[in-house]
Amino acid sequence: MFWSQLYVPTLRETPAEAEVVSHQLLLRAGYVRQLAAGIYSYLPLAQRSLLKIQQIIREEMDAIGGQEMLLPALNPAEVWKESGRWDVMGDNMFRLKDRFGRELCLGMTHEEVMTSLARGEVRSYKQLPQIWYQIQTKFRDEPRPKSGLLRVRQFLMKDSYSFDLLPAGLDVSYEKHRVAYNKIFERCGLKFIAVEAHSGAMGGSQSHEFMVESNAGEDLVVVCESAGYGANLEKAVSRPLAPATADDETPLEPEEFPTPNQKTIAELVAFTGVAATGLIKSVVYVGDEKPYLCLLRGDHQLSETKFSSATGAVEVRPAHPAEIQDWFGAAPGSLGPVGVKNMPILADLTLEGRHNLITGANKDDFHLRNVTPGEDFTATFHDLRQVAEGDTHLETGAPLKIVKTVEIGHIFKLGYKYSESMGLKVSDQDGKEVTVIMGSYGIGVERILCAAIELFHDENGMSMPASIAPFQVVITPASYLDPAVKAAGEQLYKECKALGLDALLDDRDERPGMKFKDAELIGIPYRITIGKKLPNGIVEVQTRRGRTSADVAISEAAAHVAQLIRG
RNA sequence: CGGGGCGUGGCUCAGCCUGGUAGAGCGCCUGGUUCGGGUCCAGGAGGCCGGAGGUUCGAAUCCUCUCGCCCCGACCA
Repeated sequence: MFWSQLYVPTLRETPAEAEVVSHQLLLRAGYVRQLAAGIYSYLPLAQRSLLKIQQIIREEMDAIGGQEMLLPALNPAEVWKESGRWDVMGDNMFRLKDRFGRELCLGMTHEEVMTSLARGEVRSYKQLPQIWYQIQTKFRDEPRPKSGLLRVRQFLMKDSYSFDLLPAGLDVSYEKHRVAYNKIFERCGLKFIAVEAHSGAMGGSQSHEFMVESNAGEDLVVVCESAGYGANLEKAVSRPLAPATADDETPLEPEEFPTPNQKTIAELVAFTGVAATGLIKSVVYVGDEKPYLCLLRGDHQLSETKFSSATGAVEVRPAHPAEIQDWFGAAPGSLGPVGVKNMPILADLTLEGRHNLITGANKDDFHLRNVTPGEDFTATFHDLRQVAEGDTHLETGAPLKIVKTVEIGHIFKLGYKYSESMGLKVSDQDGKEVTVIMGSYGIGVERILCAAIELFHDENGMSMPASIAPFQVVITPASYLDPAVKAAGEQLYKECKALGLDALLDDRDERPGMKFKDAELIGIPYRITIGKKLPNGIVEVQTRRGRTSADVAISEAAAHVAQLIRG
């Protein structure tokens, strides 16, 4: 490709609306333009990069026996009603009606359509297992699109679905995907981690997320490198910090004391002089419209996900202040478990075996001291708390890190959720009908591009991995007016193409400085500069990442770059 | 949906408070100049100031409504 024939509208200044680096650079480097909130047009550079990402995904999916299909993005309501997700998806689903008033939606994922397809086709266990996939546009009416291409309303997803006769088969399909995903993200040049995840509204038993560490990310992940542990914060477990001071274990009766206007844990710590670890935090949550009192150590936070698992509740929310007043006769800030009879009390495991703690008295502006779980109130103990900074690995005690990440892939063991509700069955060896077991597996295509930019950039622009850069090498004749330099550039371009390199020749009549700036901004991993040393048969090969360069004989230059790309 | 910010040429922004002929830099076009890190000089094109309504002799500027975008929160298979 000749640069003069490529539409690359680079911007000298960063557009005002862009906050995160990948968004700023995608705009500045002329990769994308915004049409509306969370809706983007992909210009030639982005499209080239995205096609390369998709090709890598295809190759690795095909390698595990995946079969590419393309399902409709426009879906009838019926299949979504069958699975129950027509209602579950709520406002996140784009809905429309056809001219006859029939309800339709734009697909936000394709479990329903895939299951519907499979139940019409697959009859026998002999046809299993199957792995079906597509790379397709998904639509989600995000409440708040943000961060450029990281959270959008229309995006490309590789989604695949496995169909197996038996759970052991699902394990195999899941493992195949896990391996394939590792290969895909490695080939895309990313640094990533695979972590245990919560399955959320997808349903199912086991799931892993593939995450790239980035400040632009929205997901918090707990990792322990030495123990090889990684989990989404909502799912992670840890060994907590020990209480700041040992409990006084003498048997004492609860004792009320005034705490005027002391509502938060921080205020109580300052007021009483007792460390947060000596307090019981009381949080009232509503699960499926039933109230629960949740108790945590003062320095801990409730994990809604764990609350949901402990209670089995699907719909979870904090109680409203008015409800709390009703149930406790006191306002939040003075709540506690002693004497509570009208709802289940769930206590975090860290409170088991503790003595003489401080908690609310269920009377405004009063707290109780000398409250001992198991003696002064009874509760069931569960893991309810979110992992906190400073916690250590549950088994090894090694330090844990909490990092911000971008999710680029997610794999789920769905189990029978969709096959059951939608009636996907096959005959087994004995001629009996058996419900098929499924998995589903997604990759956010644009997020790979964003993650690569977030991971690899400097003050001069992007520094794309060679495998997914829009071009692998740019040939930059310092002056296109010098006939010898021009001829050498065109010759070198041909040599690069002959070696199979995806090359770009900067044939523009621009000053060298401008060409260098542009090439670095758009992130081409290698640049061959033809200039001053051409009379000696020498050109310069620059590596974008780190901006190191080497003089190379012009006859060797193409091969040299090919060598660098192969690693 | 709650809170905050911003809409003025393609981009970055000034002008608004205190109403009176719409500005700068970059980019774009023409000519010249220069040619290894976003050259320099001269000339030029391009904006009904997001939209609607109101106040006023007169509105980018004041008032009301509305639309859009960004950020924080809620939310997030």
